[in-house]
Amino acid sequence: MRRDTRQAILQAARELFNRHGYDGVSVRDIARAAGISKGNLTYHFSRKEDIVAALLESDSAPLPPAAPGTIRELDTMFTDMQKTVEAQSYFFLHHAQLSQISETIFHTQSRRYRAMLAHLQEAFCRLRSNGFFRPELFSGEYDRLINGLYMQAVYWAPFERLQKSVSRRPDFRRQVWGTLYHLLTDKGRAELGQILALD
Amino acid sequence: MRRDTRQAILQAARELFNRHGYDGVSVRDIARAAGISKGNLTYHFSRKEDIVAALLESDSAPLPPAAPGTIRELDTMFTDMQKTVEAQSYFFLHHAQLSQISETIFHTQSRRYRAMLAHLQEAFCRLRSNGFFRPELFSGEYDRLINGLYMQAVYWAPFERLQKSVSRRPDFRRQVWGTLYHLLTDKGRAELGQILALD
DNA sequence: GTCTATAAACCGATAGAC
DNA sequence: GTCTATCGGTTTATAGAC
Repeated sequence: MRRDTRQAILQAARELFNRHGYDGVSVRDIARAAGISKGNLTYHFSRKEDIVAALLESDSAPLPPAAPGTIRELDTMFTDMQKTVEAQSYFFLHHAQLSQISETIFHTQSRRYRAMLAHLQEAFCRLRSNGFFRPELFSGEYDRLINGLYMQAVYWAPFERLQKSVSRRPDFRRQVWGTLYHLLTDKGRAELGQILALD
Repeated sequence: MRRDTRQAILQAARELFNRHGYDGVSVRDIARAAGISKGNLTYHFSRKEDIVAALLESDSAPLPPAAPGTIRELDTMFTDMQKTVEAQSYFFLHHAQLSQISETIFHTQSRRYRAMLAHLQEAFCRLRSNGFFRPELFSGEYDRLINGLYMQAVYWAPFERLQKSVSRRPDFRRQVWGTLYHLLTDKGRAELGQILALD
């Protein structure tokens, strides 16, 4: 009857994997959260790893065709990255765990990571030629920066949790723009000032 | 007879946890790696979480009393941070997993993290007043930077693994100095040039 | 201190009724 | 499609011999 049983399973699995990781969640847990029996879940996904594989497939949306070319577009992209990482933290935070399940999963992670890096590289290339960011001080400077950016996007949330007893409330956008500020041209700084003043 | 059974257990546990994480290692695995029976291990640590708690205690050495004040000392500190993270990756990489075991473990992590951050803050304060790094462009600029530095120190190794199919060999020291370069004064750049030329 | 043996619970996967 | 029942294996933790 319910054609959406499969979707209910995937949604329940995503939420549980996000919170407890692949090993921390049993097939029984997923069935209970989806409101179905374990036998029924097995009917849809015969093996546990089939669940996470289907989850990866449904969550691997292609990146937008054009990389950001303005400060505002880059700011939006940071927000989107942050949302994606939090909504699919099973994928980003537990990637060491996932890659040990199967080789296919590791390659999916690796492919997604390289696509994101290429996207960011194109973005900063455009932003430089549009006069928002200054030229490189040395060859590969922006590549270093992009590596650091990606790590902050992925690991900021758990890092934030680790320092939660610190009084000052951390914020991803402030963090990442704080590390980028020195690279902005006067034109870039003016536009960023406008954006940050709005919220 | 053997007074070092406890140490053998901790060492075996550290290595296995580093490789497979807390959930990925059973008490039987640890006993086998330590060359003793499971019952004997239970005699020394009645519960599995007691093992990781004892491991945390034995690995939580206090930081050196004085923070780095020269470029060379900072470079050495980066190398040491990297070594510590790799030797105790069970602690750094699986902290989300560990903090769900017990509240005590989470607080140990949080305390260690804050101690490291304070150490880095003192270091960059000294390095600025010694004329190796430029003053802040805005209040909190170096705090942002230190957050990013810490994340790179912790997550660089698994990140490196994720991009292993990329041709260029990544390197933590180059990565971190690449992100710091623009903050160095001429004096700082001269000293860094000397250090990097040596190896 | 170290061991073997085992209890009690949970795991993923399967079989078969409806 | 959905369910209950169960198999074979593994887990942590305990009991007791030496």
